[in-house]
Amino acid sequence: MQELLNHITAFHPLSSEAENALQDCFTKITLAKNDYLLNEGKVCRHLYFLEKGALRGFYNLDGKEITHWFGFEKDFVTSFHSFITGEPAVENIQLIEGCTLWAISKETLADLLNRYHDIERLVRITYEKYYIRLEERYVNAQFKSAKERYENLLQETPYILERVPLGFIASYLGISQETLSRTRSKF
Amino acid sequence: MQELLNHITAFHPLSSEAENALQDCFTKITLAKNDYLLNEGKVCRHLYFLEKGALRGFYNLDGKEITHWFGFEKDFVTSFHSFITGEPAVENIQLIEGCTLWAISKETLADLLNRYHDIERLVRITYEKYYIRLEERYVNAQFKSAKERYENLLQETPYILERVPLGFIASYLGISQETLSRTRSKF
DNA sequence: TAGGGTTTTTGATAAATGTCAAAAATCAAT
DNA sequence: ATTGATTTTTGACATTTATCAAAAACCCTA
Repeated sequence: MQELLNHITAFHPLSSEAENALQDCFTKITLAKNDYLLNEGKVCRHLYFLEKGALRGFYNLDGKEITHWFGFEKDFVTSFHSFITGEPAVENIQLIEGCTLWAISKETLADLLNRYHDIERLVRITYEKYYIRLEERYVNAQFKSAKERYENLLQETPYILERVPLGFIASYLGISQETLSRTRSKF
Repeated sequence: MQELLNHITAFHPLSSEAENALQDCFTKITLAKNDYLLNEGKVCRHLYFLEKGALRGFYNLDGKEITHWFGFEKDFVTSFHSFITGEPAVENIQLIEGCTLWAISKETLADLLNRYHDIERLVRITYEKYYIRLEERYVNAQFKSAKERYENLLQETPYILERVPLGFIASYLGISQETLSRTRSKF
């Protein structure tokens, strides 16, 4: 829990009341490798803070699993589309390693947001951060070659390569596993 | 201005004080086709609401202009990365049609956010909407073929095809103009 | 409506990436 | 260490998309 508070207050200070309220609202969850945090078709009613471990979001397309994001330490994770709209999730969230997570339900969060302008601000700022991070990934995906995307990954987030099977990374980069293997061998 | 207020209050009601304050903080701007709202290298200090017209965000890559987003009526536009971080913009924003815009500076917005929890919420919710919209575009960009991306555009946002030159659309879709032309002729 | 510029299309070819199948390497559990 | 399963690499070939050049179509504006 201290991890969560440290992480949060590092980029936006909270009043001590808000901080206390926040603490009371998160529930600790521990899950094992390969467990699912979310199955497609279900509505994702929680937001999670990932304290320790690694996981992935993926969906099924023509019988293949397409991993489109990873979560690591200090990430907030959820199926944002489902969480925000209340519609069934298109994606699955599955653990790549055993994880320690802190969960908060949408209702509980809404209540916190009502009570504390502080926390509303925190969430707004978090969305800003996540927005520009996604924007960067978007430009990467759309306008760079497979080789460039791999190089970028190597440069920006090399830890992904160390902790995640190649197959997941290939689909994360939007290329076939074979192409990734060949690209990689040229370094 | 009424457009802006209608748009905003349609997805989140505001107290009348907040609404009044908001009105006072936006400045009307009118620009002509081909004018620039932002040049790369400059810090983007404003957020704009696009009341009427169309524009595009693009950056230069190896002497080519890569259009990566469009703005139309009722969109909030800015160089989000620059606006949020305060760093110089990598992109340009140029008008595709003459536009009517409402501008608010980052400082003025910050002040509004401090004074009205309401408005902070509004912004938070707007980021949520924009986040999931971008997420959808991301999945499209990364995991679909040129043909599929074109079909998707045809389906979801056909008005783009009617108002924007083909060259801009091609780079928006991440494909060459020739491929777009060929894809299109097969319908 | 004629001319000049711009945008779009078409053709030929090259480069990048995908697909399928099999071999090689790695890993995990005995 | 050995076996069996999983993951990664390699090879041959097909497909998609890019690139370059030129022709055709489409505006503007006088």
